[in-house]
Amino acid sequence: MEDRIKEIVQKELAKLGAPDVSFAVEWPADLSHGDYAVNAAMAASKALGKNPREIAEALVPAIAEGLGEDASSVEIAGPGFINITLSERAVSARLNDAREESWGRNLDQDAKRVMVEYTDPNPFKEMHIGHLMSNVVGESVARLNEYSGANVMRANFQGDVGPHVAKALWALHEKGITDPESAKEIGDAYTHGSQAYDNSPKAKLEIDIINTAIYEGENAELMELWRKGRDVSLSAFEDLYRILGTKFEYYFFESETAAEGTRIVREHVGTVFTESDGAIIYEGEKKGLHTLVFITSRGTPTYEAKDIGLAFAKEEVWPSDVSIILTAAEQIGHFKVMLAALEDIAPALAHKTIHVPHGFLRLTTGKMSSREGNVIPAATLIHDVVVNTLTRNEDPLVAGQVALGAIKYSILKQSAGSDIVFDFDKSLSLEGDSGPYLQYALVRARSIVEKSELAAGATSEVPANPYVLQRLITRFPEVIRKAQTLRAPHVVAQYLTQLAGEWNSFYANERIIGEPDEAYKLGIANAFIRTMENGLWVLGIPAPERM
RNA sequence: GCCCCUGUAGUGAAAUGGAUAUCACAACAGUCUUCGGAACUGUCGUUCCAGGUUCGAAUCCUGGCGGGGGCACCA
Repeated sequence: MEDRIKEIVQKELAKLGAPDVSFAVEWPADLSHGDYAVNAAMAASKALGKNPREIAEALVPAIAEGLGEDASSVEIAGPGFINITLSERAVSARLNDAREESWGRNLDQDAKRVMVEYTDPNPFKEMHIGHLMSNVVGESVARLNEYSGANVMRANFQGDVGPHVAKALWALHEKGITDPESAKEIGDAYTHGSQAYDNSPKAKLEIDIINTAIYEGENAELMELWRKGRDVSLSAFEDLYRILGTKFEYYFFESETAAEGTRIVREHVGTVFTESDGAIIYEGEKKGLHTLVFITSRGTPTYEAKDIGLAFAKEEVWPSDVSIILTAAEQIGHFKVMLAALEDIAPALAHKTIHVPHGFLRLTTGKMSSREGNVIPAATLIHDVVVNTLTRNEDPLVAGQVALGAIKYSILKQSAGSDIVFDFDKSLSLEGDSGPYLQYALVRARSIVEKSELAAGATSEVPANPYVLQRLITRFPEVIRKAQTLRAPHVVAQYLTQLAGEWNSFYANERIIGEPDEAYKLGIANAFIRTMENGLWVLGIPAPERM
């Protein structure tokens, strides 16, 4: 439809003597302005030396004629917009597609191989709500890619070696714990070790030694504790992934990429990297960036070297066309330098890697830091919200779905780049602009459809003009496309909220069952259900049967 | 000091350079002979400051003020 309008206007502008003017066919924010708006008259005003409304008047008849019965009105508005409203016939025709399960999907990235890395929690620390943010955004970005036909693999990169591990192990050893039992016990040990590292020179020395020893892996007793602690952490993570609805195909560990990363970096000393004070560094200044250490003077690889190793490891297990990495925005600088270095080593690898930063969840009480021990563990948050939703749902399964919907929506409703200030009491509303609002609208619509006793294939009265709800539903495929290209799940979340609101109004104002137009309205309800189901799937929000 | 991000009703957010800047929460006032009230309808209230570009600026440019992040051996 957009292309059709564009073609007609283009042709008409050429006749008027302005063939090169670029203009847009856009959606008016307000549906009362119509389904499409064309700004060609304003855009051509200068070239033609006429005022916009005059040009618009010349364009309107051609558009009206070209669209024929598909348009119910073509009008000039405001400074010179041409507003086009579709007819019932055109809207219903487009809504037919919503009967298909594939409604909203496209093939923009057909068969492309896309690896998405996200969540990235670190064993020996508890998974906190920051990782939750990465997981929720990452899962949705993965699904958006799947919705455009891509072949998607989910990857998770976890830091099972490094100073944080040494700190945790040091503290466990200090407390005489040889068989850690829970992720919390280990997380607490990390916090304790971390504080000791900052406050006690003796502890610092011991932890540094442990850190190096872990990389070497020759101290049997130490490695035994390392293995046990790692297993406990990882299995706690798996419990959370199950709850969150994420399934990773590939797990990468720093203990695996460290050696390869170190080897690659050392191989390129003198060409890409340089030595300085015993450390191996990349001088980012040559590309307008800053210098970072890749291998420390003690010989241990930093995060940057491990990430170089990771890029190669990914390529080895599953060569991709695009490699997306989601992390908190604070890592933007590190990725720039790491990718600059990688570009010097393996340009193709660097060029297909896209770093997608997301903001972090901040507490009203200040920045969260597991070093300080003032974090909210992901498990605690989920638990607390479930307790809250249980007051309204007897069925624990439903309570879980609603709780997850509330949490995920609160993260996905805003653009992923900026921080979310997390107020424990306010952020997880179950009403209004919230996950449960979407779920509830869906549940009610399903309930109506179930209740209807109309025979399949029944027909009924057709209104002269389509409902706003129908017109909104037809936008779904374009909304998905926009979200895909921007890698922005919030576009979908915002749309679904508008859609649910429109459904709720429809539901409140229009009786459905037993009316002469029952079949027609049930068609709308079904289109709404399909759209909401598919939209929620893209967000990774569960769709309860009842609530 | 240098680099990056950011500033929108009381609060949290949205807005490919477009129309009267949306949405939710809060506050206030309403709706029900309920196809499920986690709902619906209405009222109130917003673009940090100063210039500039443009037919048109929350959006782009310059300067200022405020907030956040990063800047060699953490991840």
